[in-house]
Amino acid sequence: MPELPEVETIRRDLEKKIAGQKIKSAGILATKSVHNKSVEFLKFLVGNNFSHIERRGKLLMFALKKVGKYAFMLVHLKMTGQLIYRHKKQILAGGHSQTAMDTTVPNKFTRVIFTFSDGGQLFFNDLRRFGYLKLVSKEEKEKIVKNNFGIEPLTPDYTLEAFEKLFKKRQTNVKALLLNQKLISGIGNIYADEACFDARILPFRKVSSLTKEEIRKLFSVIEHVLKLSIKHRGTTFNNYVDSDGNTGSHISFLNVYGRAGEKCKKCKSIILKNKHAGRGTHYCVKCQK
DNA sequence: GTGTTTGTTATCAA
DNA sequence: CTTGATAACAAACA
Repeated sequence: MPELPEVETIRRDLEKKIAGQKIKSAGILATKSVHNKSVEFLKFLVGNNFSHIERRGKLLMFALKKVGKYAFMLVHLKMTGQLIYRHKKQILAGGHSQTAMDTTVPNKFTRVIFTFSDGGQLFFNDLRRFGYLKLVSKEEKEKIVKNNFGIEPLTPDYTLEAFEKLFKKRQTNVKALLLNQKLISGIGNIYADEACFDARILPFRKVSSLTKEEIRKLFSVIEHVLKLSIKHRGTTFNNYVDSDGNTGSHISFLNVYGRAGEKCKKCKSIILKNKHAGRGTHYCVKCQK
């Protein structure tokens, strides 16, 4: 479940490793994972290189050095996608890994492989095959960004004024608002629940019931929890690993997510879990109002 | 065999 | 057109 902090961790690390490296060869092991025709995808990328990597919400956008029909390779990890990089000497005889957390690559969940001129390799693994790689033109990329993403946290876009606007004339609940990428991007189930706990707000409250002060608090804790998680290199709950195949350590800082039935770290009440906005939702009924 | 896990989209309704 | 709620998707695990 890579969300903003996990995807940003991958972006930062991977950019250092592959920027400017010539793509010597590439292979598609699962055509479903590539949203272009295989031959065209491979033809356009081999001999090209990634100049830098951008991110919007949970979407990675690899900028291509040689621009033609296409200018970017979009990568969405969805629930179980991984991008693992290995230097030449790290590459072992793989292919026998039977679990998604065994980061020997390639393994049975490897869907796409890039090999660079220096011998390094990038592996796109995806157990559930929800994720994808897609070549798009500059215009398509801009259209996708414009149409699908709301306020981006950790950028100058993220202002209290813009955030407050989201709460005006809306009938939905707080959890659904936070998960809606078209309103605010990058937050998934883990950080939605954590942000609500940190702001002491029950996630199923109608957004219209929040006071100005509660909105302000939510605004500030979102920024805080995302930054803190990036510092911890993300949350590994199930499947997430960074581009070295290592887990993130933020899980031990989670207050509610994944802690149903356990004691609240603040007040010792039992953390509850119910379904809201179609997702498992964790909260402390004593700390959150 | 059943229920659960989630990011996103499709679909339907108001 | 906008908003919102829900199902669907995939695959593994308890």
